[in-house]
Amino acid sequence: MGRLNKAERQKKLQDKLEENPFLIDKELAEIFGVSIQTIRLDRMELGIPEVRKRTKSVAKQAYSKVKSVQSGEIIGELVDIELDQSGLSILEVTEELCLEKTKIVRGHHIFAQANTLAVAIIDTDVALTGSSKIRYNRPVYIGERLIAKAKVEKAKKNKFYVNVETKASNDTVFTGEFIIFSVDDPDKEV
Amino acid sequence: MGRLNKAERQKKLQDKLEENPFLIDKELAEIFGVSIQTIRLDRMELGIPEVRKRTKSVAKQAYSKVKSVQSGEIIGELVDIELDQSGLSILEVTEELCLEKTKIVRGHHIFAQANTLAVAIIDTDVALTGSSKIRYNRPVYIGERLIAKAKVEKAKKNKFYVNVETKASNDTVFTGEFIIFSVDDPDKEV
DNA sequence: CTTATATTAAGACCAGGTACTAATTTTCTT
DNA sequence: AAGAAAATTAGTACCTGGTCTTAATATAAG
Repeated sequence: MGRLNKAERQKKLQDKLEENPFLIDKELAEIFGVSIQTIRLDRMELGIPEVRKRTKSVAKQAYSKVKSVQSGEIIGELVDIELDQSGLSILEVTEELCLEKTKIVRGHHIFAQANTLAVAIIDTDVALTGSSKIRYNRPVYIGERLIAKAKVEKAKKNKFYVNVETKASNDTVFTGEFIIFSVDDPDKEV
Repeated sequence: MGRLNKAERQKKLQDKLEENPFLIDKELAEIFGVSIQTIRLDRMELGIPEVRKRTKSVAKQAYSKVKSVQSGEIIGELVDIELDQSGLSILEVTEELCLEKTKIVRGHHIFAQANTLAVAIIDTDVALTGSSKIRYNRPVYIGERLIAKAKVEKAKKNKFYVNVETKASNDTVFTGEFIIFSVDDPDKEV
């Protein structure tokens, strides 16, 4: 890397650390062919913390993100549920849910919200989606808020017919008819 | 926390660190009412590294996990694609994809794999799912390998009819008919 | 040539450890 | 109860990857 001036170096330094936050000052110094002190001055001026703080912050952020994917936060917040009858779920559209370039939400996230909601309103330990018929009406963009409303239309024994309608900015963007089977937990004595 | 014996303490130490890997030895010592040295001996015996290494490993793992969620790895690995014709995607079922108690994969993950595959085989910058008809045949359990096969049935202008069949252990567990719209990137000059 | 800016150096200090030695306390066994 | 074994605590030297401060150079600009 040919010797750069301060402004260029600091710009590249930021890029470099964004791409790999685990680099220590010594490594950065070698990359840019300057002394450790210079790197430290650069970090100061740019307000970039030391490697251990960067690592910790990555860990904490990513940790909670992964947890949120697992716990289902990323597939909508259940704001209102009447078991075996109806439910409401809200999902804020953030970058993570989008195709990179387009700012358009990936279809399966809209589906996931609806599916999760449909399953959640069925009052049983395990609810399985049997089949569903779905339709997307228009793309949903980053920053919109997806509001999914679910209603149980019919219920036959352990078979529930749930309709979900998802709106964004007052438009219906998704509709789905889910058939859900309730399977009571065999471990649980009745 | 009443004074525990070594075995109990070490057990709880592991739990504690699993739940919060960012605790330093001093904090652990206070939690268990023992000296720092004891905590360090415990960590040694249990093969638990120091807080900075733990943090880094959490950061790296979670980092790649988050990236994989975003990049689509978690919704299946595309192993073979013939653009505008067919494709194959493999998804190993891990705990993250399951309902906690049951070891059954959540429906929307199976859908996500199929949806992603269907979109991927369409040769365009942006492909949007218009609608789909899907069916789940049996639950899928942790440890199984989901193999999704997609085939373009019809193609009319920017409208593609894609069928996806997903198998696990030789059973067809999911079928879906997707209608996908291709939308060429307006930024891209033709 | 002189001044301002940028870079490098040097030293004291810090957190959160490792690695090792040794003393002290508790528990078990005979 | 005495002695051995196991568990706990203490203390010291050293490590990494820094911070914070002071000071000496190098380079560029007026």
